[in-house]
Amino acid sequence: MLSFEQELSGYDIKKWADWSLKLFYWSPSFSQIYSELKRLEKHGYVTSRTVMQDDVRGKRVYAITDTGREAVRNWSRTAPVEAPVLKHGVLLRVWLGHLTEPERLHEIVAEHRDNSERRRAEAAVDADAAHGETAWAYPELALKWAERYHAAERDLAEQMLRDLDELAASGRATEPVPLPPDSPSLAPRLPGVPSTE
Amino acid sequence: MLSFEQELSGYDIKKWADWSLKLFYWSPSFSQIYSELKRLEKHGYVTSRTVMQDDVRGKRVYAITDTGREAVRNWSRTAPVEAPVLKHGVLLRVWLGHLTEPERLHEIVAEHRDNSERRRAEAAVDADAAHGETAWAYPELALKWAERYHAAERDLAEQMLRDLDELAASGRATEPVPLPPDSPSLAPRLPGVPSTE
DNA sequence: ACTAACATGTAAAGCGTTACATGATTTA
DNA sequence: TAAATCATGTAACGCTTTACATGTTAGT
Repeated sequence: MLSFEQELSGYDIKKWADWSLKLFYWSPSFSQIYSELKRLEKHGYVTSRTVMQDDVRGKRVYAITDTGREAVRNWSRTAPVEAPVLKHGVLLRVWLGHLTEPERLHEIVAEHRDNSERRRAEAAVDADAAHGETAWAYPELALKWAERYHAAERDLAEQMLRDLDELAASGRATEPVPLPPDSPSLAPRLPGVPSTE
Repeated sequence: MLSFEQELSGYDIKKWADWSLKLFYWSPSFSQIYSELKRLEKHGYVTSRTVMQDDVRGKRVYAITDTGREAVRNWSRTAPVEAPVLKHGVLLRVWLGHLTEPERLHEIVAEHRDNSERRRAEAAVDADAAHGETAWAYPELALKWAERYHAAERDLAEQMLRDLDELAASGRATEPVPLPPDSPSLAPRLPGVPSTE
C-alpha cells in the first residue's frame, strides 16, 4: 500500500484496507499491521518518522524505500499465479445440508445473497469515487471487478435458493445421509470446528 | 465430513478434501487433520478404532459420536452468516498495476482465466459423479454452485483483460502513481509480503 | 529395482486474531 | 460529560503449514 507513494501510519493503513481492499482481499488486524511495519523497517523496505500534529501528540508515518519498491515490484511481476484462497462457510453448510432443516438452510443462503448485494453496492460506490483520477486507474479496475464479482455471488445465491427449493419439493431432502460410495469419490473441505476448547 | 456417517481415516479425509471440498473451501494439511482428529476425540466428538488390513498393518478410522453430530448440527444451523474469506492474489496485483508492465499484467490475468476454466471443468465432472445418489444431493448442489462460480471467475478475468487493454490503449497506464487524495478514500488489503526473513 | 501411493505422526515456525492496556482529541 | 475516534502497542493464544521422520504396499 505504501507503493502508492503516500506516507501512511499504521492506523491509516488499517482504515484504507477496511474501506476498499476488503472487497477482494482480507483486512489484517491493527496489531498485525503495526508489527509488520516494524518488520518491514527492520529489513529496510520502509522508513518511518514521527509527525507532530500539535506540540505533544505525534504519530509515526511510514514511507517505502527504493529497496522496498524493488521488492514489491519484483513480487508482483514474478510471483506464481495461485488459486485465490476461498473459505465459503455458506457453501460448506449447503454441502452439509443433511444437518439442517431445509427452511433454515434457505434462510442462511438468502442472508448471504442480501449481504452480497450490499457488498456489490459498496464496491460500486468506491469504484465511482476512484473514477477520473489517473493515479487510481488500477484500483478502479479492481473495484469494478469487485462490483461484478459480488453481483455474481448474489446471483449464484439466488440460483442456489431455486435449487434448494427444487430439492425440497422433490422430497429427496432431509434424511441424515447414509453411507457414501466406497470409492474416495465425493470430498469437500473441513471447516474449523467451533472450538469449545 | 464424518457427519456423512462413513468411518474415515485421516488419510481418507485429506484425499476427499483435496478432491472435492477444495472447490469452495481450502484443504488442510495432513498434519492438521491428524492433530484435529485427536482433539475431536479428546472432546468426545469422534471415536476411533484400528482396522487391520492384513495381519501387521493397521489404520485408525474415525466415526462421529452423538455428541459430535449434535455439535456440528448445531454449528451449521446457528453459526452467523459471515462473509466468505477471499484472498485474491491476482486482483491484488491488478490493484497494484502501477508496479507491473501492462503486458506482464495481461499474462497474469490470462493465466488466471485459464486456471478458472480448468477448475470449472473439474467441478462439472465431480457434480456429474454425484448425480443420482440421494445421499449426495447436497454435495451435488454445492458442486454445481462451484461450477458456476468458476465459470463466473473465468468471465470476470476475460472482462478484466478487456479493461486492461483499454487502459493501456488510453495511455493512462504505467506511471508509478503519485499521491493519493488526502481523504482515506481508496483502500485495498495488504498481502503477505514475501518474507525474506 | 524404483517410484508412487498408502499411512501416521512430531517439531518448529510462521501467520493472524483477540484481549488487554493506555491515553488524547473530537463530537454529541 | 460521555462516547466515539485517533493512535499505538504487548501478550496470549489459536490456526496452519513445512520440514522431518518412518515404514509398507502396489504398480511399472
